Amino acid sequence: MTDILSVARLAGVSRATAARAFSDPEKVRASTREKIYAASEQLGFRPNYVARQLRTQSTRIIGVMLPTLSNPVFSEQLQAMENVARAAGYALMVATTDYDPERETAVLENLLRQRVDGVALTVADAEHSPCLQLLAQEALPAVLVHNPSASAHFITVSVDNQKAMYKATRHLQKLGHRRIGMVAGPFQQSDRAQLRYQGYCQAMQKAKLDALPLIEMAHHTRVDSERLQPWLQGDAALTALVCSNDLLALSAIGTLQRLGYKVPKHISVIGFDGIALGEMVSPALCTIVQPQRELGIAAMESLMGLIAGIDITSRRLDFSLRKGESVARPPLIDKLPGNLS
Amino acid sequence: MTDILSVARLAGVSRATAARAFSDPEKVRASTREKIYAASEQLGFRPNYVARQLRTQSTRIIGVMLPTLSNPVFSEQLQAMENVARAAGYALMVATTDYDPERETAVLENLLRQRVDGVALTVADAEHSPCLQLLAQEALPAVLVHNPSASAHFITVSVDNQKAMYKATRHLQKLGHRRIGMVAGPFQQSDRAQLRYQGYCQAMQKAKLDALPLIEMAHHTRVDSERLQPWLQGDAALTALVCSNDLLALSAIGTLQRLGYKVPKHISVIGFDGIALGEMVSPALCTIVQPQRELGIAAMESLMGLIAGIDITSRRLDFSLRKGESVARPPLIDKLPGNLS
DNA sequence: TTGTACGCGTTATCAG
DNA sequence: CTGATAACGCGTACAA
Repeated sequence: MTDILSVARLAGVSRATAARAFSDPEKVRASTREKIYAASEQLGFRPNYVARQLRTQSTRIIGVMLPTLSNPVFSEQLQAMENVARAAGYALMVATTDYDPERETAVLENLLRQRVDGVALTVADAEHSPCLQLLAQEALPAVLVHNPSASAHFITVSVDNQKAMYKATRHLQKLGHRRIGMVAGPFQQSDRAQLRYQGYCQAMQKAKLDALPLIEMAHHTRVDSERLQPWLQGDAALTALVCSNDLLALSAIGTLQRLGYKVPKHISVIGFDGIALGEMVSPALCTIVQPQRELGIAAMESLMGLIAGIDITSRRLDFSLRKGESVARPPLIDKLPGNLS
Repeated sequence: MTDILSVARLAGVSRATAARAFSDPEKVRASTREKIYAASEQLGFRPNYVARQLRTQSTRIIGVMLPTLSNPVFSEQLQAMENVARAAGYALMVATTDYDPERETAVLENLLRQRVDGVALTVADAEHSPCLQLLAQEALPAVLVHNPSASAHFITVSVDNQKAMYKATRHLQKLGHRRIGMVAGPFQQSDRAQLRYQGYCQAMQKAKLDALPLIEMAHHTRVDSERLQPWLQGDAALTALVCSNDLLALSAIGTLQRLGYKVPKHISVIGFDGIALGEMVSPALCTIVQPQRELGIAAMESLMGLIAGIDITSRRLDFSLRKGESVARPPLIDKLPGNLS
């Protein structure tokens, strides 16, 4: 591939002038600029960003680290981030971790070696993440997405997971549900799942109900029929399920229907995230809606602010409860508990 | 950030030796190697990939260009690609185009400037893609994913879209359906949608039935109720719908149910892609299953082969029909047409 | 406005 | 086994 020197020669100018024509066009007379562009065209010259990056000590690349792209929450967020990054002239380097702390550090290390200008990342568990300790030692602009801002060192963009799940659970209680269970994926792995469980517990306590142990699935996004069934039988059968994410909730609804339960007639199901698909299926999923695209946009804008040296603070975005069609009053005449506000 | 020269100085060796200790450890005596590692540790040295890239003329970065990440088909594929790339020591630079040809060329141009070692891309329409013309002029290793290999210049990894949709439509016909419609997103944009429509037409013709005009939606993944309704009424009301992708199919099912139609009792729906969610919902989606992860894996492996200089040919992967629960015999006593094999 | 000259951090080629 | 040195392609003081 031709380099800028050949272009300069063909245009009959010095290397410096040719370089300027690309990096700082104002600084060169229009007529010579045209000659340079023509020569460049003719030779099929294309600026070498690697060389530029080395010289300017800035890559205009942003590193993005995510648990997985198989969950629409993250791929939507990535899509939003990509849009604003590209519009601002940044490229994205993307890597996934599958909630594995070791992979998190490996990925981050790689991003650092690539000399990305900043990173936007979602870690499995911000409290015990070796990767964040690594990051804390570096001066690299960074924004955590989704993770609670427990570690006050980092800029975070998130919603209040605990409060959101509290609200979801209260919603069920107000409809008369008393035996409400929560299902989640591998629990210890995700700090968000933990916060959501706390929100659930808090709501149960508020209503003077027993917070049940978490119904833990092997997979983050799929319900195992066998693990669910015990909770559906007998006197203490659940009348409602809160799920730690929408994919789990949709999977739960499908599983329940296949087991012969009608949703929401026999059992109510509520999700968390607000993925687009939840609205399209029937029954439409009742869920906590996180502003996924806004999260991505806000994260990218904060990050670009940091890179520009602007003072940035953590942001907490609003969530909402979408009613959908997967929730109704409990089936049996379940006398309302005294203590509902 | 410290560079390798400082490490060398601290270790009391030359820059060359220090560099060797990292790139080719065998070539340096164990004792001095240890001194170098110690110095490196102490200074917090981290290899600068940008400099390495400039020197070696190889970035070990692969560019990935996709229409969107909002469709699980692409995000799953990306996830698979990321896994194999990372395992092989490649990083991924990702950009989306939203089916816009101009954005396609802009994105590709940027990837070229970044000097990626290869690209894996899915374009909206391979036949009329300025971006592919651009690519054809470069010597860059490239693999097209999903796109038909019409342009024989390129290595392609795909399934036979036409044949797949033919099979889906025949499946409906064999169950007794005669009035079958096909719904798709913005049609001209996607070469795959066009091939799928051809498959549908071919199947209708084979059964001596009228191929109906495409029912075109404004969005690639969402059904507009108003555009659908005219096809559901009167004597010629459709008894089955084939959809150009799964999101559209799920959306169609939701819409139909909300309009009071039962799926599959009143109307059958069949999708295309085989996204995971299709299996989880109820009724489970009947669909053509593309091996999404395999597509991603095969594409990446082919690309890495190309980069390594190995001879690679296009690959066509197998699809299958998943029966699901969203398809049944047509509701009315619809006399079977004579001509079903 | 244009040209000269240096450096960004590595790796590769040669000698020693 | 180790060291000196020249690239890689570009941006930018500084001088003209």
